[in-house]
Formats: sequence, structure tokens, C-alpha cells
Amino acid sequence: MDTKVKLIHGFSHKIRLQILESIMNEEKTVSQIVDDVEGSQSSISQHLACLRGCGLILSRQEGKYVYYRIRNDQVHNILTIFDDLLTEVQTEVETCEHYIG
Amino acid sequence: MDTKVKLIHGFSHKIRLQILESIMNEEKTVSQIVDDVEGSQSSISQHLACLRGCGLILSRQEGKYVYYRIRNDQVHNILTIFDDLLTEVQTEVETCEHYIG
DNA sequence: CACACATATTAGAATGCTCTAATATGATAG
DNA sequence: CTATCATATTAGAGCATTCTAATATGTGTG
Repeated sequence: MDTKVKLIHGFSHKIRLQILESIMNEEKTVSQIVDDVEGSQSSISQHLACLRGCGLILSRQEGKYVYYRIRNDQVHNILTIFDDLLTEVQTEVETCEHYIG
Repeated sequence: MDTKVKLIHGFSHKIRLQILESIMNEEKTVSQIVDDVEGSQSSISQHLACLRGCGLILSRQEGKYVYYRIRNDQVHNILTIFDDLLTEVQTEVETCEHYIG
């Protein structure tokens, strides 16, 4: 259960979701990702570390560049399923206060 | 994109995940959920409000009881898919620092 | 070697989330 | 209509996450 929460935590931030979408169809270097995604180099690097630590993405070094890619088809699928689900519950979600305290 | 983050936020807390699992196969009253899930009545009530606001669950009142249930099959499916994904990336996720700052 | 570029790391400030404790609301039974 | 049970709401303290700014590490090039 704790592990499951951690896994989902990987998806639950705007920048991390943007990173995942950015590399959904092709691996990219950090610089390319920084161009695609809002946020500073430092912040994005930290989010990449989180995603890698959570097992959602993989990296490989090639010269001075580091390439990141989606780990596998299941991660890819779940991103697609989020989109499907979103279509269905969009209205409800938009009115969510999102703050529960 | 903001809506998508909100949606996923609904899944990204231990108590909320426990609530979803608790009502995965049958609707339950708040009291039943409070028995199933760790946390105080107040806290669980707040998380139920979050899940409802995010469109993941639905409620209906019957007398002095309020019954909660999973919204639809897609929400049900995504919970199943999290389990599948978890099986595949368990080791990686367990070593995740989960704190990126 | 020294420099430039790509990426990662760190500390701590800023922000956001979740809990507790107390109270409120709404429903039914007596 | 009063008491009781079920659930919801609120404020604010406590805690966790994320950002910024600065610096470090590693790699290739002249």
C-alpha cells in the first residue's frame, strides 16, 4: 500500500506529468525536456530524479547528454487511461476544491 | 492539464486509496468506511469530500446514513491497473526517495 | 590543462497538504 | 421538541513537498 502511494505520487504533479507526456513517444535529453516543460532546469532535474526513483522512467547517458524515456508499456498505458478517465469525469473534477482540510 | 493533476491527486494519498479499495466491490456507509480505514472520522470525512469533489466516488443519502460508491467502471479499472503496474515496478518504487527537493 | 556545456545536488525559504480538536448540521426515535 | 446518532465543517497547528539560488560534477573540446 505504501508502495502504491509512492507510485501514484510519481504521476501527481504538473511538471512530472508534463515530463512524462514530453517523452511519451520518444526519448529526449534533459535540455529538450527543459524546453518542453515549464519550470527551471534545477526543478525539472529534481522531478526527473523522482520519476526515475519511482521506476516510471529510465535514463541512459550518451556523451555529455542524458536521455530519458518511459519505462515500459504499462506506464505508457496508464497515461492513456488517465486521459480516457479525464474525458469522463472532467466536469466533476473541475469543480473539485482539491484542498480537503 | 490542471484538471488531470487534480484527478490523479485524488488517488495519491494512503487514506484515499484505502477508501477506494474499501468500497471497490460494494457501497458502504461512512461508519463502515471509518471501521475499514485508518484515520479519524473527521479526516476520513474530509478525504471522502475530496474524492467526491474529484469525481471519483458518488454518494447517496438513505435516512441518516450516507452511502459512498466508486463512480464508474473506469475508476474501477484504473485501480486494477495500478496494481498491475505496481507488480512490475515494485522494486524500483521501493527504493524511491520520494522526496525530490 | 582550462574552458564551456549538460546535468545533478544542496540548503533553506516558500508553499501546500493533512491532521486534530472542537463544533455544526441533519436525521430519527422516543 | 429533545436526545442521540451519523456525518460534515472549520480553524489552525504540524508536517511534507516544491521552488530558488548557488554550487558541484562530469564530459568533451581546443
